[in-house]
Amino acid sequence: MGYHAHMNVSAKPERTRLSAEDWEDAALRLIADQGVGALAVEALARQLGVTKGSFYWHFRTREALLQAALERWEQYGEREVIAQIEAMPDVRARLPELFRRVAHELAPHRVYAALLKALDHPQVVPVMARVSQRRMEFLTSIYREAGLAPEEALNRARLTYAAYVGFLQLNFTLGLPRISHEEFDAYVEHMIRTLTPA
Amino acid sequence: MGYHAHMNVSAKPERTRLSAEDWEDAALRLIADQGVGALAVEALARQLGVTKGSFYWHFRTREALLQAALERWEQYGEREVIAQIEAMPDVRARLPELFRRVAHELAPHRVYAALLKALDHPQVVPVMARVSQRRMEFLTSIYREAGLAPEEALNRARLTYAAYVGFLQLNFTLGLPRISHEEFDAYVEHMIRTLTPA
DNA sequence: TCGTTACCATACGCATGAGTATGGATTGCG
DNA sequence: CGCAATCCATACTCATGCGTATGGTAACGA
Repeated sequence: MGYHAHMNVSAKPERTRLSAEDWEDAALRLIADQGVGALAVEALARQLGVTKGSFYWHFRTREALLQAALERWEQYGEREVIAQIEAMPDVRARLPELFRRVAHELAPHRVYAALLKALDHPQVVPVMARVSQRRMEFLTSIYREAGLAPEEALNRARLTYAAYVGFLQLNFTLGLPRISHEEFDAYVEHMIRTLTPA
Repeated sequence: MGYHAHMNVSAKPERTRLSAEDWEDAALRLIADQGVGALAVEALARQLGVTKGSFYWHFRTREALLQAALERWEQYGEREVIAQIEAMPDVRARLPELFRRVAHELAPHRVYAALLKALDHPQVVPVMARVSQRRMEFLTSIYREAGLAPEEALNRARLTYAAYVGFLQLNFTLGLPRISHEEFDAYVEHMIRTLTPA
C-alpha cells in the first residue's frame, strides 16, 4: 500500500523523496500501534528519516495530516470484507463466516481499535460515526437475510457490533488473562451459537 | 462520597482547606467527563480555586495523584451493584435485573468508560484488569446459577461483558444515531432475551 | 500567647512539541 | 546546460505543562 514504484536498483528502501501519501501511511502505522495521542510530527519525521522541514512542505498543520490520514483510512481501509461476504452465494452461511473471519484477522482492525480510544478528539468522531454506521447497517441486512424481523435484526446488529467493539478493547488494548488458542476458538463458536438466529 | 464531615455552618462549600481526598475526587470528576488526558494539575487547581502550590503539598507528582485517584475509584467505586444483586433471593431473576440496572444507571460507569480509552497509559491497565476480571467472574457465577455449564457460563460472560464495554463506547463516547428512549428499552429487552439462557 | 505545623501563593526553571523563516540540495524540463 | 519547482535541513519562536524554591498565612496545641 502506497510505495510509489520507483524501486531504484538498490537493496534498502534507499533515501527517495517523500510524498503526502507516505506521511499518511506512516501516520496510520503509528496510530495503529501507539494511538492518536502519539502522533507527533518530529517523531514521525525521525521514523521516516527526515526532519520537520519536510513535513511542513506537505501539510499545513498537524491537524491536516490527521485529517488526511483518517480519510485515507476510511476509503482504502476495509471495503474488502463486506464485498467478500456479499459475494457468498449461501445466505445462511454468511453470518458464521463473517464472525470467524473478523475473529481471526485482527490486524486490519488495529486502527479501528486505536481510534476507538480517541473518541474525545473531535476529528475522529465523524469518521468513526460513518464507519460504524455503515458496518452496522451491513450487519442488520445480514440478520434480515437470516430471517429476523426488521426490529429484531436492528437490535441484534447493535448487540453484535457492541460485542465486537468491546472485544477489541478487552484484548489487544487491555490484555485480559491471555486466553489460549483453543479456548479462543471455543469462545468464537459460542458467540456464533448465541448470536445467530436458529 | 468523599466529603469529610466538617460542614461548617455556611451555605456554600465556602473556602475551606483542601485534603488529598478532595484532589482525588476532583480528579475522578475531571476524568469522568474529559478523559485521563485532560488531567492537568493547574487545570484542577483552577477548578478547585487554588494554585499548584497547594497540589504539590499533597502529592509528590501528577502520577501520584492519578495513582491515588485510580485506587480510590477501585475501592469505593462500585461494590454496591454486585452486593445488591447477590442479595436478591430469586436466582433466576438476577440476570435480567442486572441488565436493566446497568442499562439505566449509566452515570456510575462514566469513569470506567473514560479509563477504557486510556488503556495505553501504563497506570490504568492493572486497575482495569483487576476490575474487569472481578466483574467477569461475577457474571460467570450468575450464568452458572442460571444453569449454564462451566465452559458455557465463562464464554457467555465474556460475550456479555464485551457487549457491555462496546455499548459504553458506542454511546456516551461516540454518540451513535441518538436512539429514542422507547427504542433503547426495546434494545435492552432484546439483549436480555438473547443473552439469557432459556 | 507563641511557635510549630499544615496549607497555599508567587515566581521561577526546564522540557516538549507545534509552527515559522530561510537557505541548501535535487529533480524535471526547456 | 541551466533554471524552476520541488523537497528537505537548520535554526529559531512560542505556548503549555510539569516540577521546584521560597515565602506567606491560617490553625492548633502547649
